[in-house]
Amino acid sequence: MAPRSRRVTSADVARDAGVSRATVSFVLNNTAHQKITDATRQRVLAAAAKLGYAPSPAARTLRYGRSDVVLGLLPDWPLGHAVGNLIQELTLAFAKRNLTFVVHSSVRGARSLSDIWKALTPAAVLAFEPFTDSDAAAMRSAGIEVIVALYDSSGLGAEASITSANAIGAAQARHLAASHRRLGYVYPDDERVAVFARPRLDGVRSVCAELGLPEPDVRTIPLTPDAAASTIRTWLAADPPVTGICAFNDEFAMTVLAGLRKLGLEAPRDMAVIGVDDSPAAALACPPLTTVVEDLPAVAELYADTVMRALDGPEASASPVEPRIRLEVRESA
Amino acid sequence: MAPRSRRVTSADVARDAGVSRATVSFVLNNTAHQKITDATRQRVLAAAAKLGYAPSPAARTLRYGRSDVVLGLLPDWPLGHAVGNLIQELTLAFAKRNLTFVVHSSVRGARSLSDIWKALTPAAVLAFEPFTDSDAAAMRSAGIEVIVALYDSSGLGAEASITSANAIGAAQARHLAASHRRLGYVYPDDERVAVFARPRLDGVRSVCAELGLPEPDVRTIPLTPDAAASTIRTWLAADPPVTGICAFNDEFAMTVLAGLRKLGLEAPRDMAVIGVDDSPAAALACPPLTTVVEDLPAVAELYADTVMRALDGPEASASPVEPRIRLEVRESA
DNA sequence: ACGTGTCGTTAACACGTTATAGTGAGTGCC
DNA sequence: GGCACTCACTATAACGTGTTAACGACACGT
Repeated sequence: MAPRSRRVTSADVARDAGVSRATVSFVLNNTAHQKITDATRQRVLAAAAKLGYAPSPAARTLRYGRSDVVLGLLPDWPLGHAVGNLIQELTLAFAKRNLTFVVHSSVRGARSLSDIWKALTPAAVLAFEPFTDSDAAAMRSAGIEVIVALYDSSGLGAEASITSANAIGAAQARHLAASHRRLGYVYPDDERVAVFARPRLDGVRSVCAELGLPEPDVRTIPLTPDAAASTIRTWLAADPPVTGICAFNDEFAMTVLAGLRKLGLEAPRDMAVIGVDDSPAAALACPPLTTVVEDLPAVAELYADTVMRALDGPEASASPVEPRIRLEVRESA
Repeated sequence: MAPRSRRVTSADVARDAGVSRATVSFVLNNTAHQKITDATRQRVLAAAAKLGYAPSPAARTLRYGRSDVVLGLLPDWPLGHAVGNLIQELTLAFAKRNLTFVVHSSVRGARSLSDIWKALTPAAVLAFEPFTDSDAAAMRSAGIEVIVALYDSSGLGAEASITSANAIGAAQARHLAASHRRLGYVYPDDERVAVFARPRLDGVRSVCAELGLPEPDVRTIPLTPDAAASTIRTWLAADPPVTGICAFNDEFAMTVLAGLRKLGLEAPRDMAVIGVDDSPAAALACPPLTTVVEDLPAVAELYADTVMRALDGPEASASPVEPRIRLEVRESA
């Protein structure tokens, strides 16, 4: 246990190598227009390695006025499998671009938003929900270059939003419409996920209109089999009966499956159900759940590119790439 | 769109308020032993608010030599519901202590470990897996004060490890032992989660020994119903048959349930299954899954306290608090 | 010998903050 | 008036980095 190990600075390396701090900096950063003798270069490199020198990111950030950190702001709703995967893909995508992606969960009751980015000096902030105007203004005046709100209806994230979220609902509806004349939608009972839920529902709606089907029957239910059962009864009693169900995600889809079992019914014979996310549990449900899954690596690349463009300069405009949607067809629909 | 908005510094505030930079600092930090006239204090506050001043965290960190950021290093295995919750609880726990908890997913192929903490100057690093000696040494020489490896078998995290992880397996075994004479264990097929799996299995083993039951029958299976089915056949054919199954987590437990369905068998009549995590899908499985769930807020508090103690000074020793384990009894066992 | 370059290196500054030492004005005391 | 002392504030030194301008040494051409 080192008592309170002092930091190794570039001055230490310089002293050890018998050169000045500037020379150390030139060597370690490979400054282009600076000639350094091979002998001293090796001496500096050896000293740095010996002492285990690592430049202070704080000093570096202070000097450059910008760090290479991209801060991802997670909303406070429960983080499932999908978000976990997206985080990993984003980390990978930003790493490819020499940026460090870091995530903060903005759970309610924790530090205020300003405290968070005040503690980090990120180069960019990436969020799932739109910022308030004052927050956005504050960030800009704090020198944070980019503010991208995913799934926001305005600003940089807009094009990304429309493509992916609507397409998910659309894919659900198209698959069900092949064999069902009336569709239902399970809307989440947590208003906080509306940023995702609304566009997905819109996708279902527009496909119904396009194919000449009646409006989808939208119900908001909690994650309990009993609630699902009573909703299912209503659906089947309608005229014409609602037999194809698009769920907001796999959890709500599995709730419908549980409701069906409770009523002694069976999917897809009595009612077809389709989810979103392809969570690990989806393949293990009974019956195995048909689900829609986004190409997360592609989505991550899209966001990373958007951030890079904004960092390099505001003049380059976005080139919206349609993220690919895949249908994992199992037995429930 | 501001072209490239310059940062607002304390010098700007000072100029606007007609005082020196030092005075601004005194006012904004409420320096105790410094008397400031109420008039000037208000003037400074007003100027800061007007200009939207936010101190530069980089400069602050450089000055203090330590930031208020705690970096959580996530392993590269798939992040499920449990990890998501733990992150939220940790964020909350650290926020209570005026620390900013931030997470980086160390996905394979991304930046190397050194690049990550080099980019952040965290006050402490919290990881699920033990560090290599060279990494640990490098961090210390970079001035990072605390390095806590959760679930590590040595060092600061040790006491936390034993308590929680072993207790989970023990709780599973105790519940099953009430009505089953021979237990089986579903070990994950992903070696990366061994840090969790091993202690849990140890908990099951020690309870079996304590109660005079034979050694648990450990099997490693992938997350496919077919694999589970063939393992189930072997278990039931054994003499005496293995009828109580502890699974590494809910997903593996649900795989066993799926295997049972495939064989036309039923839980808990033919075989009892118990999982870990109480993921949302557990309550929706058929039959609803009995599962062990940790008191995540308590665990988060424990870790936060450990970090705080290490930050305040290395002399204070740990006071291990046994995190509470709860059994969510449903129908599968 | 003397300007003219090039080469390798270094002194010095700036980034924005906090803390320590100090400064000038005012006040009380003898 | 001189001294001590508080008061409200300011000048300045770090923290560790990257970079610009300068500088000595040396070679070269005339």
